[in-house]
Amino acid sequence: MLELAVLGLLHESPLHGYELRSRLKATLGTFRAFSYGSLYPTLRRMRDAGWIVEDEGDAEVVADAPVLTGRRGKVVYKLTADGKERLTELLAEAGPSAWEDETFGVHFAFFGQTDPEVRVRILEGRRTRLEERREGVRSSLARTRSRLDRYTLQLQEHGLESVEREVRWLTELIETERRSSQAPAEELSRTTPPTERGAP
Amino acid sequence: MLELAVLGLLHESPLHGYELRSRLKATLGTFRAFSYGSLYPTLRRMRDAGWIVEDEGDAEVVADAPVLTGRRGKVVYKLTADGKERLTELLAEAGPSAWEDETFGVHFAFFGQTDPEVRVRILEGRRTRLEERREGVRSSLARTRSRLDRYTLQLQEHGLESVEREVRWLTELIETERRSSQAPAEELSRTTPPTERGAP
DNA sequence: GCGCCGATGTATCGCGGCGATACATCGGAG
DNA sequence: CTCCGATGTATCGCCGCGATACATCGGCGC
Repeated sequence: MLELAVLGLLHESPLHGYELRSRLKATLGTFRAFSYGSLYPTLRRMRDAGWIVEDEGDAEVVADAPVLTGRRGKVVYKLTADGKERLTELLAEAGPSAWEDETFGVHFAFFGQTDPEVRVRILEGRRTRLEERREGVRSSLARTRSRLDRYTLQLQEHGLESVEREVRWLTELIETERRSSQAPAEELSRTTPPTERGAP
Repeated sequence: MLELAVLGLLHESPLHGYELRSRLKATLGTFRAFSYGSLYPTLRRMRDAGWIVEDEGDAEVVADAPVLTGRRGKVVYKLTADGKERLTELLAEAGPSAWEDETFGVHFAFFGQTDPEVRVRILEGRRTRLEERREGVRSSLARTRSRLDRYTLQLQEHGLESVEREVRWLTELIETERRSSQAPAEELSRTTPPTERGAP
Protein backbone atom coordinates (compact mmCIF):
# COMPACT_ATOMS: atom_id res chain seq x y z
CA MET A 1 0.00 0.00 0.00
CA LEU A 2 2.20 2.74 1.29
CA GLU A 3 4.96 0.66 -0.19
CA LEU A 4 3.57 1.08 -3.68
CA ALA A 5 3.04 4.78 -3.17
CA VAL A 6 6.61 5.25 -2.02
CA LEU A 7 8.04 3.21 -4.86
CA GLY A 8 5.95 5.14 -7.34
CA LEU A 9 7.05 8.50 -6.03
CA LEU A 10 10.70 7.58 -5.70
CA HIS A 11 10.65 6.31 -9.24
CA GLU A 12 10.04 9.86 -10.39
CA SER A 13 12.85 11.29 -8.27
CA PRO A 14 14.75 10.65 -5.02
CA LEU A 15 13.15 12.34 -2.04
CA HIS A 16 13.54 12.62 1.68
CA GLY A 17 10.86 11.78 4.21
CA TYR A 18 9.30 15.16 4.61
CA GLU A 19 8.91 15.76 0.90
CA LEU A 20 7.73 12.23 0.40
CA ARG A 21 4.97 12.99 2.81
CA SER A 22 4.03 16.22 1.08
CA ARG A 23 3.91 14.50 -2.28
CA LEU A 24 1.81 11.76 -0.77
CA LYS A 25 -0.68 14.35 0.39
CA ALA A 26 -0.62 16.20 -2.90
CA THR A 27 -0.92 13.05 -4.98
CA LEU A 28 -3.43 11.07 -3.00
CA GLY A 29 -5.32 14.22 -2.19
CA THR A 30 -8.51 13.84 -0.22
CA PHE A 31 -8.36 10.14 -0.46
CA ARG A 32 -5.62 9.30 2.02
CA ALA A 33 -3.14 10.94 4.36
CA PHE A 34 -0.33 8.57 5.36
CA SER A 35 1.21 10.02 8.45
CA TYR A 36 4.82 9.74 9.50
CA GLY A 37 3.74 7.07 11.89
CA SER A 38 3.42 4.74 8.95
CA LEU A 39 5.83 6.38 6.54
CA TYR A 40 9.03 5.92 8.50
CA PRO A 41 8.41 2.32 9.53
CA THR A 42 7.56 1.56 5.91
CA LEU A 43 10.72 3.26 4.73
CA ARG A 44 12.73 1.17 7.14
CA ARG A 45 11.03 -2.04 6.03
CA MET A 46 11.70 -1.16 2.42
CA ARG A 47 15.29 -0.37 3.11
CA ASP A 48 15.73 -3.69 4.89
CA ALA A 49 14.08 -5.42 1.95
CA GLY A 50 16.49 -3.71 -0.37
CA TRP A 51 13.98 -1.75 -2.47
CA ILE A 52 15.44 1.60 -1.49
CA VAL A 53 18.68 3.05 -0.16
CA GLU A 54 19.29 5.99 2.11
CA ASP A 55 21.56 8.64 0.78
CA GLU A 56 22.92 11.12 3.29
CA GLY A 57 24.67 14.39 2.71
CA ASP A 58 24.05 16.51 -0.33
CA ALA A 59 20.51 16.75 -1.53
CA GLU A 60 21.37 19.60 -3.83
CA VAL A 61 19.34 18.39 -6.74
CA VAL A 62 16.40 17.07 -4.82
CA ALA A 63 13.70 19.37 -6.04
CA ASP A 64 13.14 20.39 -9.61
CA ALA A 65 9.88 22.27 -9.76
CA PRO A 66 9.27 25.06 -7.25
CA VAL A 67 11.72 27.10 -5.24
CA LEU A 68 11.59 24.79 -2.25
CA THR A 69 14.44 24.38 0.13
CA GLY A 70 16.53 22.31 -2.19
CA ARG A 71 19.77 22.05 -0.25
CA ARG A 72 20.25 20.65 3.22
CA GLY A 73 18.15 17.48 3.02
CA LYS A 74 19.14 15.01 5.66
CA VAL A 75 18.22 11.54 4.45
CA VAL A 76 17.40 11.09 0.81
CA TYR A 77 15.73 7.89 -0.30
CA LYS A 78 16.18 6.48 -3.77
CA LEU A 79 15.08 3.37 -5.60
CA THR A 80 17.40 0.45 -6.13
CA ALA A 81 17.24 -1.85 -9.14
CA ASP A 82 15.35 -4.34 -6.99
CA GLY A 83 13.01 -1.56 -6.02
CA LYS A 84 12.27 -0.78 -9.63
CA GLU A 85 11.58 -4.41 -10.24
CA ARG A 86 9.29 -4.52 -7.27
CA LEU A 87 7.46 -1.46 -8.54
CA THR A 88 6.96 -3.04 -11.95
CA GLU A 89 5.65 -6.13 -10.25
CA LEU A 90 3.16 -4.19 -8.14
CA LEU A 91 2.01 -2.09 -11.07
CA ALA A 92 1.33 -5.23 -13.05
CA GLU A 93 -1.04 -6.62 -10.46
CA ALA A 94 -4.60 -6.56 -11.72
CA GLY A 95 -6.34 -8.54 -8.99
CA PRO A 96 -8.47 -7.60 -5.99
CA SER A 97 -5.37 -6.27 -4.31
CA ALA A 98 -5.51 -3.45 -6.83
CA TRP A 99 -9.16 -2.50 -6.64
CA GLU A 100 -10.14 -2.76 -3.03
CA ASP A 101 -11.06 0.44 -1.21
CA GLU A 102 -7.73 1.17 0.39
CA THR A 103 -5.57 0.18 -2.55
CA PHE A 104 -7.39 1.43 -5.61
CA GLY A 105 -6.56 5.08 -5.14
CA VAL A 106 -2.86 4.42 -4.93
CA HIS A 107 -2.87 2.19 -7.97
CA PHE A 108 -4.86 4.77 -9.86
CA ALA A 109 -2.48 7.54 -8.93
CA PHE A 110 0.29 5.69 -10.72
CA PHE A 111 -1.68 4.69 -13.78
CA GLY A 112 0.70 6.83 -15.77
CA GLN A 113 3.34 4.16 -15.18
CA THR A 114 0.91 1.29 -15.64
CA ASP A 115 0.28 -0.86 -18.67
CA PRO A 116 -2.93 0.21 -20.49
CA GLU A 117 -4.44 -3.25 -20.38
CA VAL A 118 -3.85 -3.52 -16.67
CA ARG A 119 -5.41 -0.10 -16.23
CA VAL A 120 -8.64 -1.23 -17.84
CA ARG A 121 -8.75 -4.45 -15.89
CA ILE A 122 -8.29 -2.61 -12.61
CA LEU A 123 -10.94 -0.05 -13.49
CA GLU A 124 -13.38 -2.79 -14.40
CA GLY A 125 -12.59 -4.77 -11.30
CA ARG A 126 -13.16 -1.71 -9.21
CA ARG A 127 -16.43 -0.99 -10.93
CA THR A 128 -17.68 -4.54 -10.44
CA ARG A 129 -16.71 -4.33 -6.80
CA LEU A 130 -18.71 -1.16 -6.38
CA GLU A 131 -21.67 -2.51 -8.32
CA GLU A 132 -21.82 -5.41 -5.92
CA ARG A 133 -21.77 -3.08 -3.00
CA ARG A 134 -24.40 -0.91 -4.61
CA GLU A 135 -26.72 -3.87 -5.04
CA GLY A 136 -26.12 -4.86 -1.48
CA VAL A 137 -27.07 -1.46 -0.19
CA ARG A 138 -30.04 -1.26 -2.53
CA SER A 139 -31.58 -4.52 -1.46
CA SER A 140 -30.85 -3.86 2.18
CA LEU A 141 -32.51 -0.51 1.76
CA ALA A 142 -35.50 -2.02 -0.01
CA ARG A 143 -35.94 -4.55 2.78
CA THR A 144 -35.58 -2.20 5.71
CA ARG A 145 -36.56 1.22 4.38
CA SER A 146 -39.81 1.42 6.33
CA ARG A 147 -38.20 0.40 9.59
CA LEU A 148 -35.38 2.88 9.27
CA ASP A 149 -34.89 5.95 11.32
CA ARG A 150 -34.95 9.21 9.38
CA TYR A 151 -31.22 9.87 9.74
CA THR A 152 -30.11 6.32 9.14
CA LEU A 153 -32.13 6.40 5.95
CA GLN A 154 -30.53 9.66 4.94
CA LEU A 155 -27.11 8.16 5.52
CA GLN A 156 -27.94 5.06 3.51
CA GLU A 157 -29.23 7.02 0.58
CA HIS A 158 -26.31 9.37 0.60
CA GLY A 159 -23.98 6.40 0.63
CA LEU A 160 -25.87 4.78 -2.19
CA GLU A 161 -25.62 7.90 -4.29
CA SER A 162 -21.91 8.12 -3.59
CA VAL A 163 -21.41 4.61 -4.87
CA GLU A 164 -23.55 5.30 -7.92
CA ARG A 165 -21.52 8.39 -8.67
CA GLU A 166 -18.31 6.43 -8.33
CA VAL A 167 -19.58 3.82 -10.75
CA ARG A 168 -20.44 6.48 -13.30
CA TRP A 169 -17.00 7.97 -12.94
CA LEU A 170 -15.37 4.61 -13.51
CA THR A 171 -17.51 3.91 -16.54
CA GLU A 172 -16.41 7.17 -18.08
CA LEU A 173 -12.78 6.41 -17.37
CA ILE A 174 -13.10 2.96 -18.89
CA GLU A 175 -14.64 4.40 -22.04
CA THR A 176 -11.84 6.90 -22.30
CA GLU A 177 -9.27 4.14 -21.90
CA ARG A 178 -10.95 2.10 -24.59
CA ARG A 179 -10.98 4.98 -27.01
CA SER A 180 -7.34 5.74 -26.30
CA SER A 181 -6.21 2.21 -26.93
CA GLN A 182 -8.07 2.09 -30.23
CA ALA A 183 -6.78 5.34 -31.57
CA PRO A 184 -3.01 5.41 -32.02
CA ALA A 185 -1.09 7.73 -29.76
CA GLU A 186 -2.29 10.96 -31.28
CA GLU A 187 -4.28 13.35 -29.21
CA LEU A 188 -4.20 11.17 -26.13
CA SER A 189 -2.47 13.49 -23.81
CA ARG A 190 -5.25 16.05 -23.81
CA THR A 191 -6.51 16.09 -20.30
CA THR A 192 -10.09 15.78 -21.44
CA PRO A 193 -10.56 14.73 -25.00
CA PRO A 194 -12.94 17.17 -26.68
CA THR A 195 -14.24 14.37 -28.86
CA GLU A 196 -17.97 13.81 -28.75
CA ARG A 197 -19.41 11.02 -26.69
CA GLY A 198 -19.39 8.86 -29.83
CA ALA A 199 -22.41 7.48 -31.62
CA PRO A 200 -23.45 4.20 -29.98
CA MET B 1 -16.05 5.11 17.87
CA LEU B 2 -17.19 1.53 17.74
CA GLU B 3 -18.06 2.13 21.35
CA LEU B 4 -20.61 4.76 20.44
CA ALA B 5 -22.06 2.59 17.71
CA VAL B 6 -22.48 -0.33 20.08
CA LEU B 7 -24.03 1.81 22.79
CA GLY B 8 -26.39 3.33 20.27
CA LEU B 9 -27.52 -0.01 18.95
CA LEU B 10 -27.85 -1.65 22.33
CA HIS B 11 -29.93 1.26 23.49
CA GLU B 12 -32.57 0.21 21.01
CA SER B 13 -32.51 -3.42 22.09
CA PRO B 14 -30.18 -6.06 23.54
CA LEU B 15 -28.27 -7.98 20.89
CA HIS B 16 -25.61 -10.60 20.54
CA GLY B 17 -22.36 -10.18 18.64
CA TYR B 18 -23.44 -11.53 15.32
CA GLU B 19 -26.57 -9.42 15.12
CA LEU B 20 -24.71 -6.43 16.40
CA ARG B 21 -22.39 -6.81 13.48
CA SER B 22 -25.24 -7.13 10.99
CA ARG B 23 -26.89 -4.02 12.36
CA LEU B 24 -23.61 -2.22 12.21
CA LYS B 25 -23.35 -3.08 8.53
CA ALA B 26 -26.96 -2.18 7.85
CA THR B 27 -26.80 1.06 9.79
CA LEU B 28 -23.43 2.38 8.79
CA GLY B 29 -23.92 1.04 5.29
CA THR B 30 -21.21 1.85 2.80
CA PHE B 31 -19.46 4.05 5.19
CA ARG B 32 -17.83 1.55 7.52
CA ALA B 33 -17.58 -2.16 8.15
CA PHE B 34 -16.40 -2.93 11.70
CA SER B 35 -15.20 -6.49 11.62
CA TYR B 36 -15.32 -8.94 14.49
CA GLY B 37 -11.67 -8.25 14.98
CA SER B 38 -12.63 -4.95 16.53
CA LEU B 39 -16.12 -5.74 17.72
CA TYR B 40 -15.28 -8.41 20.25
CA PRO B 41 -12.34 -6.61 21.83
CA THR B 42 -14.51 -3.53 22.09
CA LEU B 43 -17.30 -5.48 23.72
CA ARG B 44 -14.86 -6.84 26.23
CA ARG B 45 -13.49 -3.40 26.98
CA MET B 46 -16.99 -2.07 27.41
CA ARG B 47 -17.97 -4.90 29.67
CA ASP B 48 -14.89 -4.30 31.80
CA ALA B 49 -15.77 -0.62 31.93
CA GLY B 50 -19.26 -1.51 33.06
CA TRP B 51 -21.22 -0.01 30.17
CA ILE B 52 -22.69 -3.34 29.17
CA VAL B 53 -23.38 -6.75 30.65
CA GLU B 54 -23.38 -10.17 29.06
CA ASP B 55 -26.54 -12.12 29.40
CA GLU B 56 -26.29 -15.83 28.65
CA GLY B 57 -29.01 -18.36 28.13
CA ASP B 58 -32.40 -17.39 26.80
CA ALA B 59 -32.49 -14.78 24.13
CA GLU B 60 -36.09 -15.50 23.39
CA VAL B 61 -37.13 -11.92 22.94
CA VAL B 62 -34.06 -10.68 21.19
CA ALA B 63 -35.54 -9.68 17.87
CA ASP B 64 -38.74 -7.84 17.31
CA ALA B 65 -38.90 -7.06 13.64
CA PRO B 66 -38.20 -9.88 11.18
CA VAL B 67 -38.45 -13.61 11.62
CA LEU B 68 -34.75 -13.99 12.39
CA THR B 69 -33.44 -16.76 14.53
CA GLY B 70 -34.73 -15.26 17.71
CA ARG B 71 -34.08 -18.07 20.14
CA ARG B 72 -30.78 -19.71 20.93
CA GLY B 73 -28.52 -16.68 21.09
CA LYS B 74 -25.39 -17.44 23.02
CA VAL B 75 -24.21 -14.20 24.55
CA VAL B 76 -26.60 -11.29 24.64
CA TYR B 77 -25.25 -7.86 25.43
CA LYS B 78 -27.34 -5.20 27.06
CA LEU B 79 -26.79 -1.69 28.31
CA THR B 80 -26.31 -0.93 31.97
CA ALA B 81 -27.37 2.31 33.62
CA ASP B 82 -23.78 3.48 33.38
CA GLY B 83 -23.82 2.56 29.73
CA LYS B 84 -26.88 4.69 29.13
CA GLU B 85 -25.17 7.55 30.87
CA ARG B 86 -22.09 7.06 28.77
CA LEU B 87 -24.22 7.07 25.63
CA THR B 88 -25.88 10.31 26.62
CA GLU B 89 -22.49 11.79 27.26
CA LEU B 90 -21.15 10.73 23.88
CA LEU B 91 -24.25 11.91 22.05
CA ALA B 92 -23.90 15.31 23.67
CA GLU B 93 -20.39 15.83 22.31
CA ALA B 94 -20.37 18.50 19.67
CA GLY B 95 -16.64 18.93 19.19
CA PRO B 96 -14.16 17.75 16.56
CA SER B 97 -14.46 14.26 17.96
CA ALA B 98 -17.94 14.22 16.46
CA TRP B 99 -17.21 15.54 13.00
CA GLU B 100 -13.94 14.04 11.94
CA ASP B 101 -13.98 11.60 9.06
CA GLU B 102 -14.10 8.39 11.01
CA THR B 103 -16.51 9.57 13.66
CA PHE B 104 -19.06 11.69 11.87
CA GLY B 105 -20.92 8.82 10.23
CA VAL B 106 -21.49 7.07 13.51
CA HIS B 107 -22.68 10.21 15.25
CA PHE B 108 -24.97 10.96 12.35
CA ALA B 109 -26.45 7.47 12.41
CA PHE B 110 -27.68 8.14 15.93
CA PHE B 111 -28.96 11.64 15.37
CA GLY B 112 -32.39 10.29 16.16
CA GLN B 113 -31.27 10.06 19.79
CA THR B 114 -29.36 13.33 19.69
CA ASP B 115 -30.38 16.75 20.86
CA PRO B 116 -31.45 18.97 17.92
CA GLU B 117 -29.03 21.73 18.83
CA VAL B 118 -26.14 19.32 19.01
CA ARG B 119 -27.17 17.92 15.65
CA VAL B 120 -26.87 21.31 14.01
CA ARG B 121 -23.57 22.05 15.64
CA ILE B 122 -22.12 18.76 14.47
CA LEU B 123 -23.41 19.24 10.95
CA GLU B 124 -21.91 22.70 10.82
CA GLY B 125 -18.62 21.54 12.25
CA ARG B 126 -18.47 18.80 9.70
CA ARG B 127 -19.24 21.21 6.91
CA THR B 128 -16.56 23.64 8.02
CA ARG B 129 -14.09 20.79 8.21
CA LEU B 130 -14.90 19.78 4.66
CA GLU B 131 -14.80 23.34 3.40
CA GLU B 132 -11.30 23.65 4.76
CA ARG B 133 -10.28 20.49 3.03
CA ARG B 134 -11.94 21.66 -0.16
CA GLU B 135 -9.96 24.89 -0.12
CA GLY B 136 -6.80 22.96 0.52
CA VAL B 137 -7.35 20.72 -2.46
CA ARG B 138 -8.41 23.63 -4.62
CA SER B 139 -5.33 25.71 -3.98
CA SER B 140 -3.04 22.73 -4.24
CA LEU B 141 -4.71 21.93 -7.53
CA ALA B 142 -4.37 25.51 -8.74
CA ARG B 143 -0.67 25.52 -7.90
CA THR B 144 0.23 22.18 -9.39
CA ARG B 145 -2.38 21.54 -12.07
CA SER B 146 0.02 21.98 -14.99
CA ARG B 147 2.66 19.73 -13.50
CA LEU B 148 0.22 16.95 -12.75
CA ASP B 149 0.01 13.66 -14.48
CA ARG B 150 -3.28 13.00 -16.29
CA TYR B 151 -4.45 10.38 -13.79
CA THR B 152 -3.34 12.18 -10.70
CA LEU B 153 -5.28 15.17 -11.94
CA GLN B 154 -8.32 13.03 -12.56
CA LEU B 155 -8.07 11.70 -9.01
CA GLN B 156 -7.72 15.15 -7.53
CA GLU B 157 -10.70 16.50 -9.40
CA HIS B 158 -12.84 13.55 -8.52
CA GLY B 159 -11.89 14.00 -4.90
CA LEU B 160 -12.66 17.67 -5.06
CA GLU B 161 -16.09 17.00 -6.51
CA SER B 162 -16.77 14.45 -3.81
CA VAL B 163 -16.03 16.99 -1.15
CA GLU B 164 -18.15 19.60 -2.86
CA ARG B 165 -21.03 17.17 -3.07
CA GLU B 166 -20.64 16.36 0.60
CA VAL B 167 -20.76 20.03 1.49
CA ARG B 168 -23.95 20.51 -0.50
CA TRP B 169 -25.50 17.56 1.25
CA LEU B 170 -24.63 18.95 4.66
CA THR B 171 -26.00 22.37 3.76
CA GLU B 172 -29.30 20.80 2.83
CA LEU B 173 -29.40 18.85 6.06
CA ILE B 174 -28.64 21.94 8.09
CA GLU B 175 -31.43 23.86 6.40
CA THR B 176 -33.84 21.05 7.10
CA GLU B 177 -32.77 20.99 10.73
CA ARG B 178 -33.28 24.74 11.00
CA ARG B 179 -36.74 24.56 9.52
CA SER B 180 -37.70 21.73 11.84
CA SER B 181 -36.62 23.54 14.94
CA GLN B 182 -38.55 26.65 13.98
CA ALA B 183 -41.80 24.89 13.27
CA PRO B 184 -43.25 23.16 16.31
CA ALA B 185 -43.36 19.40 16.23
CA GLU B 186 -45.96 19.08 13.56
CA GLU B 187 -45.08 17.53 10.26
CA LEU B 188 -41.49 16.79 11.15
CA SER B 189 -41.47 13.08 10.85
CA ARG B 190 -42.51 12.92 7.22
CA THR B 191 -40.17 10.06 6.49
CA THR B 192 -41.43 7.89 9.29
CA PRO B 193 -45.19 7.80 9.63
CA PRO B 194 -46.43 9.38 12.86
CA THR B 195 -46.97 6.87 15.66
CA GLU B 196 -48.07 4.02 13.46
CA ARG B 197 -46.21 1.51 15.58
CA GLY B 198 -49.16 -0.83 16.07
CA ALA B 199 -51.79 0.05 13.49
CA PRO B 200 -50.98 -1.42 10.07
C1' DG C 1 20.63 42.66 17.34
C1' DC C 2 17.40 39.58 18.97
C1' DG C 3 13.75 36.73 19.79
C1' DC C 4 9.92 34.36 18.20
C1' DC C 5 7.33 31.74 14.81
C1' DG C 6 6.15 28.83 11.09
C1' DA C 7 8.06 25.73 7.77
C1' DT C 8 11.21 22.05 7.21
C1' DG C 9 12.89 17.81 8.91
C1' DT C 10 13.33 13.03 11.46
C1' DA C 11 11.42 9.83 14.39
C1' DT C 12 8.55 6.93 17.96
C1' DC C 13 4.52 5.12 20.61
C1' DG C 14 0.00 3.37 21.67
C1' DC C 15 -4.08 1.79 19.97
C1' DG C 16 -8.07 1.16 17.09
C1' DG C 17 -9.52 -1.39 13.32
C1' DC C 18 -9.17 -4.74 9.38
C1' DG C 19 -8.83 -9.14 7.00
C1' DA C 20 -7.92 -13.77 7.60
C1' DT C 21 -8.75 -17.57 10.05
C1' DA C 22 -10.59 -21.20 13.13
C1' DC C 23 -14.31 -23.52 14.95
C1' DA C 24 -19.08 -24.97 16.07
C1' DT C 25 -24.18 -25.48 15.29
C1' DC C 26 -28.46 -25.50 12.72
C1' DG C 27 -31.96 -25.72 9.07
C1' DG C 28 -32.89 -26.97 4.64
C1' DA C 29 -31.87 -28.57 -0.26
C1' DG C 30 -30.57 -32.36 -2.87
C1' DC D 1 -28.28 -38.51 4.92
C1' DT D 2 -25.09 -35.49 3.67
C1' DC D 3 -23.37 -31.30 2.43
C1' DC D 4 -23.83 -26.26 2.39
C1' DG D 5 -24.76 -21.67 3.69
C1' DA D 6 -26.31 -18.89 7.44
C1' DT D 7 -25.73 -18.08 12.26
C1' DG D 8 -22.56 -17.61 15.93
C1' DT D 9 -18.10 -16.62 18.90
C1' DA D 10 -13.48 -15.53 19.00
C1' DT D 11 -8.28 -14.46 18.09
C1' DC D 12 -3.99 -12.94 15.65
C1' DG D 13 -0.86 -10.09 13.11
C1' DC D 14 -0.36 -6.12 10.67
C1' DC D 15 -1.26 -1.49 9.03
C1' DG D 16 -1.88 3.07 9.56
C1' DC D 17 -3.34 7.14 12.35
C1' DG D 18 -2.87 10.90 15.63
C1' DA D 19 -0.16 12.71 19.08
C1' DT D 20 4.09 13.84 20.42
C1' DA D 21 9.01 15.07 20.81
C1' DC D 22 12.80 17.28 19.07
C1' DA D 23 15.95 20.09 16.14
C1' DT D 24 17.16 23.61 12.57
C1' DC D 25 16.43 27.40 9.44
C1' DG D 26 14.84 31.72 7.39
C1' DG D 27 12.36 35.77 7.93
C1' DC D 28 9.46 38.82 10.62
C1' DG D 29 8.78 42.55 13.81
C1' DC D 30 10.61 45.26 17.43
